[in-house]
Amino acid sequence: MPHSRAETLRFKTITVADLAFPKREGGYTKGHATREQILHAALVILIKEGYTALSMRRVAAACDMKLGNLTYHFRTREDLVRELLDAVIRAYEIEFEGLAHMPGVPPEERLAEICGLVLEDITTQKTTRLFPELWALANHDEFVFDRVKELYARARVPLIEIIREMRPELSQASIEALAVFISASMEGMTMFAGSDKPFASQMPVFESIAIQSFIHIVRSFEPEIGALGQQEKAGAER
Amino acid sequence: MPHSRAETLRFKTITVADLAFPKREGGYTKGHATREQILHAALVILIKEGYTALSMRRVAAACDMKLGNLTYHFRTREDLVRELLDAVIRAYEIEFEGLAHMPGVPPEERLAEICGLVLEDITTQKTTRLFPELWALANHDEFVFDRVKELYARARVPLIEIIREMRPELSQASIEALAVFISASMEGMTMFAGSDKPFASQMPVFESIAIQSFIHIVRSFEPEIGALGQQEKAGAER
DNA sequence: CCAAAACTTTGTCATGTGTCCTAATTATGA
DNA sequence: TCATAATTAGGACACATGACAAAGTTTTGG
Repeated sequence: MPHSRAETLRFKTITVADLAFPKREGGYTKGHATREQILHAALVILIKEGYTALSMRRVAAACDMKLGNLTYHFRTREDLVRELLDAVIRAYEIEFEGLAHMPGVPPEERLAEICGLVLEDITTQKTTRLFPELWALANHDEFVFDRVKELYARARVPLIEIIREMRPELSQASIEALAVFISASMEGMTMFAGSDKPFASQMPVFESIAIQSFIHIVRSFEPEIGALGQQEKAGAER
Repeated sequence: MPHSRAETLRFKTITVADLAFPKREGGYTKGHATREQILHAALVILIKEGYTALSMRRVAAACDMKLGNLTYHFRTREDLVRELLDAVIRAYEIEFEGLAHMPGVPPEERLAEICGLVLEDITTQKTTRLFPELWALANHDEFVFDRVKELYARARVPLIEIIREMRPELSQASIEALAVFISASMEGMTMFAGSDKPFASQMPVFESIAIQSFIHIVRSFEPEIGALGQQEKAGAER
């Protein structure tokens, strides 16, 4: 019953901090405070009303602040958006950093634990609303594309460790492919079981399905010969 | 080897028509033609430059047309966007309509076939770019939310048929949950293996993983007692 | 305490946007 | 063919937006 055991393991409920601010050089403390206030207000607008509503004037108004002051802290709207997305993505990266370091716990349970945390996070309004915006922006903005790519690369690290522990004989390419598939499967739940989505109430069922499914595919996956990574058993070629 | 067999089965390559126009009443044929031209240009802008760039003037310019003419055919921008999204979603619905009617073919192979078609469609630029926009819009626009929900409901129909054939003893709730999970897993690949995405070249591997994984989870899934759908074996209660 | 630096306000500018209106032009059917 | 409806062009309006400049006000460190 790996699921119920995972339930007991979930000691640290993941609550991704809204924003992680990079350390800044000069300036008064008040300046730093207003910068954070601005970014927080911008995040709320992005989540509640969407990217289109994220205008300089709207952010300024949400901060009870004049437009000129906002442009003093963020010269252009692009600056604001970039720093906002960087800070919010950084917050997720930090959360996933010390995630799966659970020595002594069998890999299946660590995998179940990670899936539980990720899927629980997906049910939050912040994640449900923010990530589709990121995915859409990534299609037309190279900065967002790279930043999201980096985020998912970090999110795969614990998955890759677990998969390698379960299947040490697999090639790195196969392990990565499995990690990408697992990660993608969970991200896909956003549109179906995220906050206020049609199947939001059934996330526990999806979690159960996902964990059963992921554990089995990792245990049983056999790369097809000739399918991309033919260096599976050894590097006989070249 | 269900995969290679599925390859041979893939006789009809899915190429979702760009737009499916609802039948219109009066008007000259020229009017209909320009309406379609407008919607097609708007779709290209949405895909290539994103929702923000989808302005009335830009669409008019892309059609070599004056703004006044555009507003004659679509009085407001909201009208244009709604008809565009409706037409493009309708095109997907039509494509998935007569999809899995392959009598005599075992359900595993039909499932593999569907997964192959969906994942192949995800690799197209149109789908890769359009759907994240839809997901983002659905978070703030009830019309898009309902329309997308309807689309996915239709996309689940063939999956549900196949799953019920494989597991007739399962409750409708469990069958639906499995279908949602499978659908969500595939949609999630959009951000990772879609057009121009980091793992686009490895979609065949993901397809193999997905099919193996889905077939197994359908074959082996056992609902947890007390987990939402306790009417599994019969409706003893009430 | 008090200059200097940081912060905030106020006002302005050019541009892009959606919507509307009226006059030309074109296509259709009786 | 030709009057009528449908389509297109052209222009205008009010408004929102991002960016900027030049003053005030506040905070800080010496």
